[in-house]
Amino acid sequence: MSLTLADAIERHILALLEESGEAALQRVDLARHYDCAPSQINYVLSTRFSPERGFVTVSRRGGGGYIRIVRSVEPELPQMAAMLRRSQSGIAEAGAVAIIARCNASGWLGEREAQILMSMVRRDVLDLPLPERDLLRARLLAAALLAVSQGR
Amino acid sequence: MSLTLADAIERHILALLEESGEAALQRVDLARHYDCAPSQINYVLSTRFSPERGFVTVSRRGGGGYIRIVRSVEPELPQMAAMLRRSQSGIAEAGAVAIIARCNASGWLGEREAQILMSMVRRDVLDLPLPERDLLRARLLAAALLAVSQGR
DNA sequence: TATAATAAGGTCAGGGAAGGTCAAATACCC
DNA sequence: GGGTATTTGACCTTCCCTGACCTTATTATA
Repeated sequence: MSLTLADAIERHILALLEESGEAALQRVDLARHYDCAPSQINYVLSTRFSPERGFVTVSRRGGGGYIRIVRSVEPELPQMAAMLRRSQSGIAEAGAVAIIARCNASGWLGEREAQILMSMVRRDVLDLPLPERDLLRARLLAAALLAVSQGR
Repeated sequence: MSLTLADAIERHILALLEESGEAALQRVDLARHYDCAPSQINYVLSTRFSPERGFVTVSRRGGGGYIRIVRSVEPELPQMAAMLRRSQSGIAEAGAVAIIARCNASGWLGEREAQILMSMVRRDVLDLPLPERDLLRARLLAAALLAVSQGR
């Protein structure tokens, strides 16, 4: 309902990715197809196909330019957990959300699991003064990722 | 008999829910229809369609924004979450483990989800002095259960 | 071989379109 | 009269979309 232009373009690109594992496109063509400004394509790419969401995009300008989008390689869970545990300054909420989303995108975490974790690392849930809060968040996330990686 | 505006809007939304199992609306439209301030809709949502009352609402801002209301699949979970949040003394590790196990047994939490939560509420992960540790554990568990109840 | 023209894609600020929050005012009910 | 419930309005945050301007690559031309 009330599909926005951005949503439509997102689906378009996702469909291309399903088909062949990669989406190759010309920015102007896609923009013309949806009758919008070319920069709209960039908006969709940066909001929906960011590295945090598990995508990598490469492009070239000039004559014969193009944009290519592929899914990025899965992160290694135990390594991420180890990194989090070593981190001296912990991790901010935005960073945690990015990691969780990333793990979800690559199949390590289910939709529900990701949803649960996101709700738990929130600022207002942890509710501690700042050096400790980020540290705690890192410990929590590390524990969760470790549990996931061992649970199979 | 005094049917307040809030009551009327509540019935309106309930009727939508009866019809199709979900109420999807635009806040401004509904407000215009009842000739009231848009924030009145939020008032109705927070007083009559809260998680404790067994409803889940999701919304999006910006162009193409919307509000969607559905009945919660597990009305018990928000109750437990509310209980935990109200608890003045928090919850000990053993208590949390018991709750998680029970949720797992009743099918509200999957095996993996239970494992993850257990690993997160551990004493050595939370690592805080004692009044705060139990309080934090309660907040974490409450957040998790609420997230589950809003599962998608 | 420089240089100019052309053909891409990139960036960023800004306007508009939603919904969210909160405190103050008002109305209702003992 | 006091307490609770309702209602509003001012202000905020998020999301979408565009247009002006910039950078880079290729191609044509002097």
